[in-house]
Amino acid sequence: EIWRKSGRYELIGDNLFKLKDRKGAELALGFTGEEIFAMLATELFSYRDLPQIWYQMHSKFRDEPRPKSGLLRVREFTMKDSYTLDIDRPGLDTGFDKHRAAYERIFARIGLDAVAVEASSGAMGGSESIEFMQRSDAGEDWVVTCETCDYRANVERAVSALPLVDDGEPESLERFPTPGLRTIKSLAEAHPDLAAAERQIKTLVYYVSGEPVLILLRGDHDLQEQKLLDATGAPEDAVRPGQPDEIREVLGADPGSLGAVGVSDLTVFADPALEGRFNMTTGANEDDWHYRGVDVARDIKVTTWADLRAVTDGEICVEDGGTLDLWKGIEVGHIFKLGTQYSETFGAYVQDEDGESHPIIMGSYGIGVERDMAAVVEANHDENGIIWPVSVAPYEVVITVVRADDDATLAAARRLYSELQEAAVETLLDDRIDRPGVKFADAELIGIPYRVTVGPRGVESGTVELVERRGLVKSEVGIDDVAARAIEAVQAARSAI
RNA sequence: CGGGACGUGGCGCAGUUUGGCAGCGCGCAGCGUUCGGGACGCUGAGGUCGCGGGUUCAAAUCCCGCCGUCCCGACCA
Repeated sequence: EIWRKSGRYELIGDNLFKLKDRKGAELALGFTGEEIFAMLATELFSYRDLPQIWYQMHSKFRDEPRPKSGLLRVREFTMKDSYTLDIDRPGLDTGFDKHRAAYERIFARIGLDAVAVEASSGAMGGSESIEFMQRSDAGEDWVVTCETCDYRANVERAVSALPLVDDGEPESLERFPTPGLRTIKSLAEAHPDLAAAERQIKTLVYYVSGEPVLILLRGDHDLQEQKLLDATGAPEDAVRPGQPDEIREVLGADPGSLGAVGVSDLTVFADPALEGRFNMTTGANEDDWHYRGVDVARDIKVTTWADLRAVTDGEICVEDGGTLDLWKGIEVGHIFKLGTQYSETFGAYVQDEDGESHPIIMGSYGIGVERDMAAVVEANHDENGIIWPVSVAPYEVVITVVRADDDATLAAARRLYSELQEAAVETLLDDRIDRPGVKFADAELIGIPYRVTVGPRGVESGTVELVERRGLVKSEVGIDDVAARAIEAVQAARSAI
């Protein structure tokens, strides 16, 4: 019921995890907590109660179409989510900035170098959002960053500058035959003088909430679907490309000969890269025919201008003219300025000092715990396995006993184990009776940050080996000093950031 | 939903094309040697070949149906 009330039952679509109980009542598992926290916030009545920051670590459920990549994308996960409640925009900004700073610190502490990027708010709604992205080939998002300034954005939102295209002299609109030329590339190759890709208009047919619309892009550009979603405000599963037979019905031609010249009965979205352009080429809505000399302003009836194109690697930064770098990242956190949409629908209002009622201004802030753990591993490993940062290591030190069947050696190892435990250093004692190579390899695979190797040879000479997992840096240490050395190293790492 | 692959001892796989004793590596058990970077020898245990039906003298193998898993696309913390 609450999901219907907020409108997200439809907006989220099939990703909302729905079930029916024995009475046939519809239930939905928690997707996120905006609705619930807005409901809880109805218990607040006075501006004196604000600001508030509420948080939880809790299971979230999403009926993902395709869970994959280990822990990166699953249908049940733990989210650290928090919500800010404020009386005014500056309060929201403060809470938002606090979260941004706190989250950046969290990511640094757990061994990530996540960068904050502008993002699309998607089904969360609200005015502004920032994603934290960890660079990784295992990632599922594309991000652009400027090499020379601090412009950073998800491709779902990223913009870039384009060099001007020389359209030559304006000419009149003219149909011309283009037999067999059904792709931008083939048309450009057949008519290099007038139909280079950047001088063509690409026409796509999409269905938005069941209605066909046209999408116009420059010939060498690709559609960024999230931008279309944002431009239309439609739920994500209400937007899809048209099927070939639908396209023929709508425009009278097959893909490859489509255009918007003379189309007046359809909504036409056009990308700003086409604004003011003339002397262009586009399909004539009859197979094997195109128009040339197209003047966008004169010949095409554009309903809505909207940034729709996907930015590509190496384009020009709109901020400082620098070069944009396109890379893959894991979304390790996402924070939103929600505004008042949830408080208004759920009735969370407070009175100000003049007795006037105002909807609470909300923000929401999420970190995916298991996904972040996976990202930490992606960012901290080598050919031998995981390298856990001390801050998140399941154990901080592993004592590898060489010859665990030797009494004196085992006794020395156990003494060391107790010493470390007493100093609150989480320690693993590997006293399995196995070959040393096996135990070294296991310790490295599971990534314990420090290893102390205790063996009969060393016990006799009064030394052990202390190995740092990162870089496998080894040092000989006196058996009486090693506990202090290890404790010092662990404590230094814990308080490093 | 669209496209593709796979299901055989605990794990990873071969065998399926062309039907004919169910195999290999790792792991496991016993004995011996070895022992500070993933040891070796000998002996041994362990399998309804995903499920159901069919064809055949004979099915892991061919046919039909079902179930499950994984991968590639649209989605998100």
